[in-house]
Amino acid sequence: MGKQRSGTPTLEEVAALAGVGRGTVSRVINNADGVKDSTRRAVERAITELGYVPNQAARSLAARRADAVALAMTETDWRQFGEPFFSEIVCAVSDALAGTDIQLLLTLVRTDAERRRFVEYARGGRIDGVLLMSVRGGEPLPDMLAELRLPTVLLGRRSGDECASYVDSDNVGGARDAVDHLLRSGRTHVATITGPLDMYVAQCRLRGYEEAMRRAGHAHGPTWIVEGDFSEESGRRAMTELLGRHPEVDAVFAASDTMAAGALNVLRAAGRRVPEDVAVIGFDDFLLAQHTDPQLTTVRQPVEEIGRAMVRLLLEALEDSSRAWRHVILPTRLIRRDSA
Amino acid sequence: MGKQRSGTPTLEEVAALAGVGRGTVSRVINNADGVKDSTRRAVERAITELGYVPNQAARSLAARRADAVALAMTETDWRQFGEPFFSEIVCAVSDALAGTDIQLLLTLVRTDAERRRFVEYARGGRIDGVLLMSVRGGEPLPDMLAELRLPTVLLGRRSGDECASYVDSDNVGGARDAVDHLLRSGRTHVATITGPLDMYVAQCRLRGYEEAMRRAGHAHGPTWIVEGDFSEESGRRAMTELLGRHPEVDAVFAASDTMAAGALNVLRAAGRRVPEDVAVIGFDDFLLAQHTDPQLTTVRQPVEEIGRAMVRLLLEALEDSSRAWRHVILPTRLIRRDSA
DNA sequence: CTGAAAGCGCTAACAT
DNA sequence: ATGTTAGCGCTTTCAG
Repeated sequence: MGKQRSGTPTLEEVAALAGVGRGTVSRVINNADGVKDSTRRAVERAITELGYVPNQAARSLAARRADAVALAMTETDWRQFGEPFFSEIVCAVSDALAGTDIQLLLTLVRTDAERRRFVEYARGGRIDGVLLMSVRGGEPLPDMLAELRLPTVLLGRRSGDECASYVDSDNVGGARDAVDHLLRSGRTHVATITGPLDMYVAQCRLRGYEEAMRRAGHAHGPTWIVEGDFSEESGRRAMTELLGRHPEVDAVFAASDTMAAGALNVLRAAGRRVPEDVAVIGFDDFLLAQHTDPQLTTVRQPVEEIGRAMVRLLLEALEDSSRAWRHVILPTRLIRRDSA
Repeated sequence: MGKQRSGTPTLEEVAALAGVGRGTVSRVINNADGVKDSTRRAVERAITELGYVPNQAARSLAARRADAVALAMTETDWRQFGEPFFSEIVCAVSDALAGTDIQLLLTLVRTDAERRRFVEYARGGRIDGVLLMSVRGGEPLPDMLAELRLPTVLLGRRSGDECASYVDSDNVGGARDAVDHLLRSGRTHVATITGPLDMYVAQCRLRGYEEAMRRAGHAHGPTWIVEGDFSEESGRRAMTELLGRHPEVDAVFAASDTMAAGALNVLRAAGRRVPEDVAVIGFDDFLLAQHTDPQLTTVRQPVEEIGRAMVRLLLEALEDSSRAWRHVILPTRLIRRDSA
C-alpha cells in the first residue's frame, strides 16, 4: 500500500503537458541524446511543474534492469557487522555510488535460509550486481551468484586463487611491515595473535609475520603463535596464553587491532608497560586504535580506496558482460602512534 | 544488465506447462485461497520444474507495492553507524522481517543530498514503508515521509510530542534506576556525563539522573554534569573535566557505555580503583560493556524487542491506511557486573 | 529529431 | 474454482 499515491503524475501526463510524445519524455529523463534543446527544456519544465518522478517498477520492467546493487554481508557472527571497518566500507561504497543513479541495498546474509532468500531476490531481478563483504573460506554465495551470471565483486578472497573479481588489501605485505617495524626497534621476542585460520586474510597476515621473522633470523616456532577470532575477547585470551608461555615476550603483532586492544588490556593488567616493555601492533581492520589507545601502532587499510575500487570493478562488469575477473590489491600503510 | 537472464521462465510458461490459466498461477504464488488442492500441486510442480521465480518489477508494477521497507540511518556521524547498538537493531529488524516476504533495505541518509535522493527513491515507489534510526532533534525526514503518506516508524523520538509512530526505551526510568543503584551502594558524589543535549534521548537520561538525585537529596548543581557526544573520546574528556572539578567524585552515570568506557580509562590512568573508589554505570546503547570491561554495570535496552516492535508497528501501518500514530515505550533492565 | 505502437511480466476484476 | 482481460508506467524499436 505504500506505493506512489494514486495521484502521482505519469510520464504520459508529462508528455501531454509538454505537448510531446512519451518517447521524447523517456529520452529526456534518461539523458539520451538526440533531443532538441528547446524540446528538452519544455519537457523539463513540465516535469518540475508536475513534480514527476519515474516509477521504478515500470522502468525496471521495461528496461530489464534494477538500477540497484546489493552490498551483502555474509558474516555469521553478527557482531562483526558492528565493527567500524564494515561501516567505513559501507560509507565508502555509498559515496562511490553517489554520482550514479544506482541505489545501494545493504543486506545481511547470515544463514542458509537467508542465502536462499537473497538468491531468490537476485533472481527476481531486483539487483544488477553484488558487492560481498567478509567472505569466509567455504562461502558458496559467490559461486551461486556466478551461476546466475550476476556481476559480483568480493572484498577479500576465499583463497589464493579466487575465481571471482575481488579487491583486497596487501595483507602479507602489511603484516611484514608491522613485524619489521617491531624488529627494527630492537625487539626480538615477537609473538603473533592470528585471526581464524580458516580465513585467507588471517593466513596471509600470519605468512607476513613468518616471512619477516624468518628473514630477520628470529623465527621462534609455533609456541609464539596463538589463534584468535578477531574479537577483543580472543585477544585477551591469546595474550594471557602468550604471557604464560613466554614471559620474555617484548612485542606482539595482532591480526586485528581489536585483538591488539585486548592484548593491551591484559599486558597492563599484568603490570607490563606498553610500549616500553612490550610493543603491540594491530592490523587495522577495525580502526579501533583511534578509539581505544593512542599508543597502538596500526597497519592502516585504505578503506575509501577499497570501496571505490569495488564499485569501479562492479560498474565495469555491468557494462561489459564479458566475464573476465578483475583483481585489485591495495597497499597498506603503517601508522605510528607510539615510539616503540 | 544484471536482470534475469533472458531465458527466465515467466508466469505464462508456468501456466502453459501446468495446463491452467495465468490467474491461477498468480493465485498459487500469492498463496491466495480458492484454488483446488490438486491444481495447486500441479502448478507447484510446473514451478519447480521450470525453476520459475516471479519478476518483482512486474509484480510491483501491477500490484502497486514494492514488498520492501527501508531501514534508514540518519546519523551524521558515520562512526555511530558502526556502533553495536545499530548492528543489533539491524539484526533484530532483519529477524523480525524474516517471516514475511518483505525485503529489508538498509540505507544511509547522512546529508541533505542523500535525504533528497532517499525521498525520490521512496516517491519512485520502491519501498512501502520506512524504519528510521537515530533521529536528531531537527531531523526533517519523518515529516517529508509523512507528506508522502509513507508509513514510518521511528526508533526514538525527536521530542516529547513526536508526531509520528515510534518505539523508544524508557530512558528516564533507566537512568533513574542506574543512579538509584549507585546511591543505594552508598555513593553520594554522583556525576553524570550526558549525550548531546539536542537529542531528546540525552535529555531524558539527564532528567532521570536529576530526578533520582533530587529525590535522594543529593543534587549537586551543574558542575556535576558534563555534556559528551556518546563517543568514547568525549567520555574521556568529560571524566578528565569532572576529576578536575570534583576530585571527590565517587560515582558516574554516563548516558552511553561507550562514554562510560572512556571515563573508566581516565579513572584508571588517574590511579582510581574501579569500582572501589569510583563506580561507573553506562546506558547500554552500544553493548560495549561486554567488550570493554566486565566491571561496568549497564542499563540494558531490549534491542530484540525494539526491533520486533518497530516491525510490528510498520506492518500494522501497511495494513490499515488509517493514519493513527502508535507509540511503544519499552522498559530497560539494570545488569550488574560489578559489586559497586 | 520525434511520435506511435508494441510489449516487459504480473495482478485483479470480471466472467464463467 | 478457474480462465480471460485489461491495464500498471515505462523503454524501445520502427516509422515518419
